[in-house]
Amino acid sequence: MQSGITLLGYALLGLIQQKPASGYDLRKIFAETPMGTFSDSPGAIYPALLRLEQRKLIQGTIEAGSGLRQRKLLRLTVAGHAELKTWLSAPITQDDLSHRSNELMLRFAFLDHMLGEAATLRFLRSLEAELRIYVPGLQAFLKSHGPKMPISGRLALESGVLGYEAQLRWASRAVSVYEQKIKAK
Amino acid sequence: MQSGITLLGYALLGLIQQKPASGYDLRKIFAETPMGTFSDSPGAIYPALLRLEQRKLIQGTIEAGSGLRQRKLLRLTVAGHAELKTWLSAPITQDDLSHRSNELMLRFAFLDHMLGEAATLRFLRSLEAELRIYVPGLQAFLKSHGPKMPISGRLALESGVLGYEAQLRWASRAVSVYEQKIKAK
DNA sequence: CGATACATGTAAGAAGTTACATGATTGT
DNA sequence: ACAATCATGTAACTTCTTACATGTATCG
Repeated sequence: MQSGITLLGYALLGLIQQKPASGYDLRKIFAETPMGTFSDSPGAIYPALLRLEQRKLIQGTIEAGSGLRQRKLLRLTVAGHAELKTWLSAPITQDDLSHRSNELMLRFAFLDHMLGEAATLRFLRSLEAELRIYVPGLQAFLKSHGPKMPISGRLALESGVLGYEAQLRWASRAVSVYEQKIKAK
Repeated sequence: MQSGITLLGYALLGLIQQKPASGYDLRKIFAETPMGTFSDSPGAIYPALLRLEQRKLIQGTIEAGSGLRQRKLLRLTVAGHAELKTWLSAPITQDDLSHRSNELMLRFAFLDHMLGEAATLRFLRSLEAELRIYVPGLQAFLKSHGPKMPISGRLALESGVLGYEAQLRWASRAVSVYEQKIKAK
């Protein structure tokens, strides 16, 4: 993360971009949806929002609302938009696959709304291509190291491989969904 | 983690239990195997080992070896064994499934060697049972919220659901592998 | 009137990241 | 001689966790 923004930061940025929100709104999203394994604790979210505000990636305006307690509605700044776009546009690496697959899915979830269908399709094709390199590597590791591993270790590894295989099938299907969508126009 | 031991700590404990090892050995395991998404940085591992040693869960003996630089071989203490066993024996919760599935797989990988096949089978059956509750919940969420979600958000969620479905199929198969193993005796 | 949901934050401490420091041994 | 591998650690910084603090509005 050479930009100095954590994954939580990008998650917040992406959600705010989809729809301006308060810290409380964002907390609820993390608490109530099965997506993302982000913390819903105020001790993580409010400081993260403060950092984004200090970097001028988001800006809060206090809603003079319906008499409720003050509520700060957060919006992306121009710089925030740019930062999010840069993050979404980064090429997919093997290292992303092995260590940051949740980050990849988070990027995907925001891509369509932010950069459009063509960019999303490019992302999915690239993801599929990288998985087609990565998965056989895992399978080969399993084949060569498996026999000398204890059975439970081998099974645990197999579980991981099956997960990536499922992701590959998903990516292929998602590619065709987007191809259809684009062709339909 | 009310025991005050992090997941990295348990990973180290489990690996040391399988085979006494040095910090360097452990680093290499994290760096070279696709299992576990643990840091291979000395700045994470050595302090973690120090904490385990301070809690008297592991004990290091300097190997008067082949002339190489001093190498501290780490072994579990009796208390370390007990701690690992407690961790491995904890019941599986829905929260484990949604927020700590990597911890569950790590536990599984160590279970057989530490507690034997019968305990491993119990774990797998429990995992399968919890997944049979969890997966339909995810599917229901997808069905009810999916239609009002943007396509990419829905697909991202589907990817997660597919991953859990794959894990459920894996768990069922692993159960039968262990049933066979036990019956064969 | 009490519980719950709304709403935003802070403080202390634990743990991880990155980068640096140190030094021995082995192979070329 | 030099690079790579073995081997263990520390320091500064960032971030997250847990727990606390504070206060309003609504519902039964």
